[in-house]
Amino acid sequence: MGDVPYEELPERLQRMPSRLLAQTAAQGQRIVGEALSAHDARTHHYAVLAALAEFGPASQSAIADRTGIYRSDLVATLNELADRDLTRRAPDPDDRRRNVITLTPAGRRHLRRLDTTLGRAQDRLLAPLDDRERATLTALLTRVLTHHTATG
Amino acid sequence: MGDVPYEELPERLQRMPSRLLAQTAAQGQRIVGEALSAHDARTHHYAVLAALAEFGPASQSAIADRTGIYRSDLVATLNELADRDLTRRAPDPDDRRRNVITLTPAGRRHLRRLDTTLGRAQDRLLAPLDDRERATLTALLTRVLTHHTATG
DNA sequence: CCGGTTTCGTTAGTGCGACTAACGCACTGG
DNA sequence: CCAGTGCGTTAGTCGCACTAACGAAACCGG
Repeated sequence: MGDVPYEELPERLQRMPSRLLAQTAAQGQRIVGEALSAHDARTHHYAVLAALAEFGPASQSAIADRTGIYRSDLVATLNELADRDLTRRAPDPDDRRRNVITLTPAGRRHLRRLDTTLGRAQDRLLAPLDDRERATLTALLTRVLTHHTATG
Repeated sequence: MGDVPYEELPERLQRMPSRLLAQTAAQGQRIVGEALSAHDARTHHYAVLAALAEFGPASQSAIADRTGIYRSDLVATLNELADRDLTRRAPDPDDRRRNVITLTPAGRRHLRRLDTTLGRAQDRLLAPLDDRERATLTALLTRVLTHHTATG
């Protein structure tokens, strides 16, 4: 990423919200990516584990809906998680089209580890903001996001 | 992207700032990308044109610094712009390692067109926020970003 | 109960932006 | 004059978002 004093950036680029978002998100992705790579994990892994922990065993399409991960991308993610015994994939007896994905104990432990490293990563990302500012930032982002995901 | 009511997303994912940023940025990228594609342009094209308009002719590495685009990616972008006569690339007589990139009149016109469509795109992206909220959002993002680009 | 439609998991492939490695050429400073 | 550094370029990786198409299973209406 550019490593030049930010003040030198052109005005209109500097102001443009989509660009601001993209670059800030990139920083976040970088910081989070580095944190997760220490555990050989990626954001999709965390998202799936978190969804399973919160909602219990689920089909792949349910996980896709809950995480925003595409069904097609989920296949590989689930393969990787299953290879490491963090989740298990079993056919659903009630609907043989479905797989039931469950979190293993190891998966639950892994999730806890990721939770703490991710917490620290968020902290590094938002370092310059105090708690109130962080709250308003997430609130504003949430509003923008819900607007676009609800009224697609 | 997920098209399920956002309320169903797991708590920790829903709150996580890096994720919020990533998803909101993705929405922005989608909206902006669609707007730009009407002009066969991408964000890099706009960034380069805007930087040239604001700072005047510059070397590729100067443009890279000012836009945050990697030197390596800039090559292709500049090829595409030059193919369409929006910019011109000439060797710098003072330093034969350098190219001097200049904006053509057509490039300037193109930039104006992109400016207006991008303005509209930003508006769609931030639709749910009023002017004050938009200002605080960009201010917060800018602070986070400067923090990470200054103290790389 | 049969036929059409929908759902589910899967494969394959695209697009885009961020980022690295390596190289050759040109400039700069000791 | 040689070492190191800066510049543009090529090539390639990685991660995420997203589309298309398909077989198998389930569901539904006539």
